[in-house]
Amino acid sequence: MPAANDISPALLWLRRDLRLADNPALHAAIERGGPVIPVWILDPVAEATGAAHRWRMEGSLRALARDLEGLGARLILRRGAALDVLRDLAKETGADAVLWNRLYDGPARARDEAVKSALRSDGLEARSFNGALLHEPWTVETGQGGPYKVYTPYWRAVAERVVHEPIAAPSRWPSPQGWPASDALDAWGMAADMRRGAPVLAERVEIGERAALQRLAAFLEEDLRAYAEERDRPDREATSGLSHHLAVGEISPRQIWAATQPRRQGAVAKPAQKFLQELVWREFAYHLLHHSPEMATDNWRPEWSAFPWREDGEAAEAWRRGRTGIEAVDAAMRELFVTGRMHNRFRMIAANYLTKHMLVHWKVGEAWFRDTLVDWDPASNALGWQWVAGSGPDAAPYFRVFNPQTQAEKFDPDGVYRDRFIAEGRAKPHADALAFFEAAPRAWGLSPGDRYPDKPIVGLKEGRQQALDAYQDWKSRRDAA
DNA sequence: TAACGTTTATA
DNA sequence: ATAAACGTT
Repeated sequence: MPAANDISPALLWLRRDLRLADNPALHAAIERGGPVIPVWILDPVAEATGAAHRWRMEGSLRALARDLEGLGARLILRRGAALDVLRDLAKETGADAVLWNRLYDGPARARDEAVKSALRSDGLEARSFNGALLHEPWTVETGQGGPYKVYTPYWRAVAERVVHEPIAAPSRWPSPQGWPASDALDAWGMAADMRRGAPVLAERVEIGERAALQRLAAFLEEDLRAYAEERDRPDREATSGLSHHLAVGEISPRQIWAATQPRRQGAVAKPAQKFLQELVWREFAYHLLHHSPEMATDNWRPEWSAFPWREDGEAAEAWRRGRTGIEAVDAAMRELFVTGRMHNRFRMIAANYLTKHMLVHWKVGEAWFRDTLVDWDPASNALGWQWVAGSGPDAAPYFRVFNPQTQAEKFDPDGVYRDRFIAEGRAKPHADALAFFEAAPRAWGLSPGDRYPDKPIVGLKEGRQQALDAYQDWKSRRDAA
C-alpha cells in the first residue's frame, strides 16, 4: 500500500449527514487511502431552508467540528455556489475526488447532478453514496415494477429486506499536509432568522452525533417496550425524540434499524415493530419524493388544485400564533413555536384543523412547519401535509375530519399537555406556557394575562360541516366536468 | 392514524 | 338502558 501522501486528497462534501459513524461517503474517502478534507458549503440551496433548520444545522456543524478536532481534523466551511467552492477547494488542496452522500429533494438533486457532471468533466472523481436511507428509493418496487403508492404494502416490502450493516466511525483521521482556510461559523449567522425571543426551549435540545446515539440508547433501554401503547400520548415521554437528529444526519436510519435488531436480520423484532414502522414512514416519504419531486410544492393528486382552499391571511395567522381558541390546536402550535418540535399526534390535529375546519391550503401550514420545525425534513413534511389534506398518496380520505376535542380527551386525558402550553386564565401557568409569551415576537401583542379566546375561530361542528360541504361541492363539480 | 348518526344486539 | 355494529361523509 502506498504512503498516504502519495495519494491525492479527497474532498468529503457533507450536507445533511453530519456524523462520523455509518457515513458511507466518509468510509469510501478513507478507503481511497489519501487524506480526507471534510467541507460543508452554505450555498443557495442550504440557505433556502427554514429558520429553525438553519439554527439546528449551525449547532450540528459546531458539534461535528468539535468531533473532527478530536481526531486532529478540521471541518472546512465555505460559502458560495457549491460547484465553485468545490472547484476552488480541489485546486487549493490538490484533491482529485469529491465524495458525498445523496439527498433526494428536488432542489438538492438538481444541484448535485449538475455538480457531479461538471466535476467529472473537469477530470475529477465525483461519487455519491446512500447515507440517508435504509434502501435507495428506486430499489423498492411493486410487483408491476413501479413505485409504491400505499404505505402498508411498502412496509411489507421493506420489513423483510436485509438492511446494510452500519459502518463504524473512523478511529483516526487521514489529515492532509495542511488544511485549507475555513469561514468562521459564527460569522455566517445561521441562527439570525430564528425570530424568537429568549429563552427558547429549542435551545435545550441536545445536539450532535454523541447526543443522538445517547438518545437512541436511552430510548431502546427505557421506552421501546411501551412505545406502541404510549406513542400517542404527549403527556408521557414515549417517543424516541430522534427526528431532529435524523433531520441533519447525526444518526442514520441504518444505525437505528440495527440497534433494534439485536439478533438477526430478515425479520423485524416484535417490540420494535411499531417504532420501525414510523422510521419507515420517513423512508416511504423519500420513496415518494424521489418518484415525484414536485410533491414538495404541488398537490400529488392534481385534481386538488381545483379545491376552494383559502389563502393565507388573518385566520391562518391566528393558527400560527396559537390563538385559534381550540386548546388542543393552540397547545400544539405553541409547543412548535417554543420548542421547535410538535408531538406527532398533535401535528395531525393541528394540521387537520387548519385544512378542514379552516379550509386553509396545506401549503400555508407546510411553509410554517418548514420555518419553525427543528426536525424539518423535506420529504416527511410534504408527505405529512398532503396526507392530512387528502391530496397525497395513501392520504386520509378528505372526510376523515378529526375532532380536536375528542382527540384531546383520548390522548391528553388529564390536560397535562394542554396546561403545559396554555397560560391564559391559569392562576399558576406552567413555565413552558410562559416561555411561549417570552419567545413570541412583540408584534404578536400576546401576554399571558390575556383572556383565552372565548370562542374558537371556527367552531368544531360548523367547521366539520363546512369542510364536508366544500368537499361535496368540489367533487360534484368534478364529476360534472 | 375519524366522527357521527342510526340501527341492531344484548342485558 | 347501553353497547356494539353499521353506513355515510
